[in-house]
Amino acid sequence: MNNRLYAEIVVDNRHMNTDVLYTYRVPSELQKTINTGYRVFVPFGKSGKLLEGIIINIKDNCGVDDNKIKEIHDMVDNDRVLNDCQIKLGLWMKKHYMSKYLDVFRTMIPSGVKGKVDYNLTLNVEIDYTNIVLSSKEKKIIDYISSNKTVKLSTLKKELDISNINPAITNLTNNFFILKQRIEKAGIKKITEKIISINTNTENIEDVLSKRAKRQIDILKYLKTNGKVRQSILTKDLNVSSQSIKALSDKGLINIQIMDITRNPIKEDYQRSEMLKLTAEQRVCLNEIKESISLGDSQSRTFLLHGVTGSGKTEVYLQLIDDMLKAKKDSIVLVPEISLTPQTVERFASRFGDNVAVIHSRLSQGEKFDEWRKIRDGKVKIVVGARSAVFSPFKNLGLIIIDEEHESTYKSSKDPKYDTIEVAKKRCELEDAYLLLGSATPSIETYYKSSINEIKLLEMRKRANKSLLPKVHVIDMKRELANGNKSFFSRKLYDEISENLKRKEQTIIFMNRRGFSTFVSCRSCGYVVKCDSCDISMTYHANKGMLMCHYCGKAVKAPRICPECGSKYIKYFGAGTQKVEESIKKYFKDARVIRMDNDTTSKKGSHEAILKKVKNNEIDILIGTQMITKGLDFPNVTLVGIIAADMSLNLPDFRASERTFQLLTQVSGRAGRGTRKGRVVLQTYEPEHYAIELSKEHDFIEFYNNEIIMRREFDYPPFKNIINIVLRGKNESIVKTEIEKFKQSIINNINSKVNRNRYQLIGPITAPIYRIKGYYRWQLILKADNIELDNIKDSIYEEYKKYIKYKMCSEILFNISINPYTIM
DNA sequence: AGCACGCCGACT
DNA sequence: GTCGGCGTGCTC
Repeated sequence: MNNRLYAEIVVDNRHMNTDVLYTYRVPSELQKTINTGYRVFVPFGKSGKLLEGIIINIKDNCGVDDNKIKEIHDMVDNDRVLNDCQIKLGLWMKKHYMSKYLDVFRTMIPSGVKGKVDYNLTLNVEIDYTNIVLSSKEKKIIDYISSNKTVKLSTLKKELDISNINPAITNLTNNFFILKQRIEKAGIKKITEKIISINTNTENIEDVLSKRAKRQIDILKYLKTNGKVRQSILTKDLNVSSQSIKALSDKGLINIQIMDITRNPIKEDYQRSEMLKLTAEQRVCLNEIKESISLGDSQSRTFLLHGVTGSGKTEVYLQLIDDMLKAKKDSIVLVPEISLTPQTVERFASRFGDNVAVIHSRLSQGEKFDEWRKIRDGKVKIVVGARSAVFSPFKNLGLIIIDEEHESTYKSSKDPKYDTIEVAKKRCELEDAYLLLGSATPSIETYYKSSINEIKLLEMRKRANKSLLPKVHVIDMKRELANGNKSFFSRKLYDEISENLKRKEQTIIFMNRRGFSTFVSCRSCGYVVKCDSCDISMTYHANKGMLMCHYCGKAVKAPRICPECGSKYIKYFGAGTQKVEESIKKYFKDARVIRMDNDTTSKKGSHEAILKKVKNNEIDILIGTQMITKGLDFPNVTLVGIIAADMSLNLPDFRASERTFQLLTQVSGRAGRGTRKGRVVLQTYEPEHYAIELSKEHDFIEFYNNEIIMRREFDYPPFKNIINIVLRGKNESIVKTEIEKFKQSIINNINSKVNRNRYQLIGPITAPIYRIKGYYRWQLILKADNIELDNIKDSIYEEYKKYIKYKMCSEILFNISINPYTIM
């Protein structure tokens, strides 16, 4: 008797109640081929409707009541979509980020690789419909089909909108009144092309063809000298039609092969670049990493390369990847989405050519699919990509590099809300690979880990081309106001811009828009209202005239006069890039000015076009937001002006200082990258704030030392984990009562597992962005150390599942995240 | 979520 | 009587 096989399957049904592995019997004809990571069609639910599923586990005992079990219907495709390591990683992610199986595995597979099962319905021509008795539902169905000839089952259901329609359809198909045929999945198509080759040894081509077949003779001659050719190239080169080719093929004089071709998003043929000579610092760092890797040191798998802007981190990456290639290992390079420009890709493609695949959100589905296949099938060894490229299905991974590791894009805001660094670390553990994080301004969490030797720290303090870091002038805008200057620009910045225009050097004006508007500050003394128990700026609620703390819920009345200096210039903040552009144009009439922000770059390619103009010196002054902070390397930019440097300092978020410091350091780094020394004019209302003062000195370490004290004091990461639970709904009183109930239920659950002083639960309080699209948002904030974190997460997830099950509540939506980048 | 089942009122 | 509306609970 042959053993029965069972498969545990994630079914494509994205609901909390179906977020379990379902067991199916493997039919005997599939037992040989089937494996984990394959997609299959399975009957699901009472109707036995076919759904897509992914096999997660295979076992030979069933473990479930055997007569409940159904059989796998069919395989979806011939290749695995997930390998074993990915499945392991996914299972870890599900637990770690409290997300659904389906969400986790779907993020690993390119979006084009999924589709719903559907059917074509037609009438049976052999039936005389006038003679049969039909129910009213059945009649409607028949009428609809007959007026449309063929109808997709899904469109029929949508168009007719008859409740409980399925029994009627089943009845009709069982009696062959209508015919049902499954549609092959209309997913991403592979592109194929015909490859033409010659199939005759004749010396004299003219002998085998009529003299009138001039085109055909041309083709054969061409093939004789060029060998195998793509049909598209052949028709273009010789200007012949496919008719001539067909004629030749009919005569048996040529062969036509169909070949799969893959789309290639790396359009340009880059000139090959050679390895650069390393500076002493680069060499030390590179060697240290290489040494750990060659020792197979599994204790220190993670490195932090902390190098100032322009210190040449990329060259270290390139040479490490080269080493990996020599060892026949694959490498993944992760870059923030906005830095994934053609210039970035070029740096890798010019060194490693065809070995590089690129993955980012602007690729078409087809391109993404093809890049993914290239990786899975081992056709490339290097991937350069945004966040999700961490899941690249390499089989022999050696190295993951995360550049600009402090960037917020590495935290996913969609389910699963994963942290790319954590996922990469886990993946390296599972696949015996190494992780390299790089940044000029590492995140506090990462740097802390290096201070306790969880991560190996490597430092580069000098710029690779020996240019100096720019000189930063901090301008106190309070004093400017006191001196009667009410404009955006300080005297100093105005003078420096004029100077730069005279010298024909370029200027970047950076407008810090992050954290616009909602905090209250005094323009006379710089005082910002903060919560005294959270050290977080309070948020202004215009409708109530109140200031609120979104960490603890405390509310105070908005002051009319500044409690610090008594001035009446206390109000909330606001300005925009257009305003800045207008006044620049007013003051500097002859300057060539361009603005780069969300408004001016929404069109595809406009981003590149603007940068090109700057590069070609067609622009004197570039005004921009966050967008211009990263990676721009223009040697003729010698001046950077920063308007409202402290705006992001006052976000209601414990990472506000960190973000501001990072931002200022990155922007300043744009100045003076060529031979001339750069200048930065940094305008602020809080010149004494440590994030401002220390960015002036380019002193990350001192900033860290300040910041880490605050983090410890107020129980923020890296000392405590934060779990943020946001409930939202259209009816605020329901949201309020439900979040209170939910709070009680998680407290009860947690306390049954964990000592109640091991965690801290704050709330319910309103979220900083209190209302989005008509949804009122309330939140709970839970702080816990690592020791009981897993237990606490389990409790929350259990209660969440229970809540969804029993409440049938479509009125309340949940959002749960672990250590989010921001709590808004 | 989807879907079927089952219990009720409305209507041929 | 039966058709269709909506509440309830399950899905390997």
